[in-house]
Amino acid sequence: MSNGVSPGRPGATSRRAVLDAARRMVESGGAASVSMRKLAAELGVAPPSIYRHAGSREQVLNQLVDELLDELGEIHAVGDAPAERIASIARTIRRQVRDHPELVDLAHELGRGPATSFPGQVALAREVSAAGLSGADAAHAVRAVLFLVGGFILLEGLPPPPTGTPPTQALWRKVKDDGIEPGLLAEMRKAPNTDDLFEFSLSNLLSSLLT
Amino acid sequence: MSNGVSPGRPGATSRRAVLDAARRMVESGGAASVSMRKLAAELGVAPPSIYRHAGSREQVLNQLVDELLDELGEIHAVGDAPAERIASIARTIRRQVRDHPELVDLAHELGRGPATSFPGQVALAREVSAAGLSGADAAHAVRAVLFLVGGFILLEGLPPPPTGTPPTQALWRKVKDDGIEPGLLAEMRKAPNTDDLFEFSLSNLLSSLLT
DNA sequence: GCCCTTGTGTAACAGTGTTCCGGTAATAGG
DNA sequence: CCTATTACCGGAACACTGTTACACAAGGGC
Repeated sequence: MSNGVSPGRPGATSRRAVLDAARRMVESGGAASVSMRKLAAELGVAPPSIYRHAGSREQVLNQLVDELLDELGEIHAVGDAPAERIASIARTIRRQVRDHPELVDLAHELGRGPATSFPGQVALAREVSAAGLSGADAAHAVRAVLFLVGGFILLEGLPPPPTGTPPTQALWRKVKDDGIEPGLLAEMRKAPNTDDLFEFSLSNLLSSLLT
Repeated sequence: MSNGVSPGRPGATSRRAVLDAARRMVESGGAASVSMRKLAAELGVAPPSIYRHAGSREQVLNQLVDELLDELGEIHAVGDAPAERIASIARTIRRQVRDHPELVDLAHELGRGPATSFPGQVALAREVSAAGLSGADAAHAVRAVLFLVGGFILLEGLPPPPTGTPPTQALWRKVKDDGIEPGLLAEMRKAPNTDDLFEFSLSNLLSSLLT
């Protein structure tokens, strides 16, 4: 052929249709529920067609991650004080991935968890610079916040323990108050309010980082 | 039978042999590399025998986790000042799971990541009590430290990104210094020293928590 | 000696990701 | 208008996975 346009049949399947179907499956049943055969069945197509249009399973999921990351939106710091502006970015990162639980599933299965938060890293670096920090200290501050946020994301997003293994709070019920303050013990036996805990941890870390 | 001892053949397989073989496989190739057929082949036995002696794959791995947790050893705080004692526990938790990378693999695949750190939680609660904190504030402090340590463990233990996707530092190379301090930018382009970063994050968090 | 519990292996079922290969249909060139 | 190229598609197969039903062999208790 002279030009590069398609000579053959237009094609019933397309990369878009594959990604849309994969997205629906991920949103409903998690990343593990996406199988090539089920994906093909959803499209009314035989499995090999997917490979022609969107590549292997790993490639399909990676393209889906890229798409979801594009849709995540930009991160803008709000507030006046440096600490508040940094905290607002940390909250936005946490909220963004919290609103898209399928993303953390996907990113984890594909082994590209850290890179997911890259736009947040840049925004964080900007605000840390504006706060007056510089050099290695500033980098440590950026990463300390990132690791804290990452810990919350990964530990919060963890699926609940399978039926049979008790949750952590149940284990605390058997602990004797052997040097542990009773009020603390009572508190550890309840499920934590992760929103409050996040704000608490973040403000404590930041207040020390910025002095 | 009158007593509970085995009436049948002594049996070439045993629960111990299964767990030992599973342990070797996990240590060499990770949790995902443990398949019932390979496990059976390693023991010179047919797959169904494993089910009789050690149960399903999930049960085998859970028993292995229990065994590894028992061997982890107790956690003792060292140091004089409260902050130093708390920090020593955080370091011990991180070091323990760092010395056993197979454990984080296993615990994650089995969905019982948080419960893994339970002995550390208790030790942490004791030292936070000794530091004078009590009630909800103390619980927040314990959990803030736990989430930070958990973030380091999970983010550090993550397998390197698959060939093809660049690491996070490479992404920083394309960032313009748009409001980011040059020294910070240069630092973000290098791989972080996670040991230093852990100490930095921990001491900052603790100094604020204990005032 | 018989029975019965226990251990074992073979085969199978229902899945998974992936690839090979033959057939089909539509378009480009003559 | 006819042919050849070319992309597309689907059935079947390969090599795996966890799990289970079933038949067979071997030892201890009576």
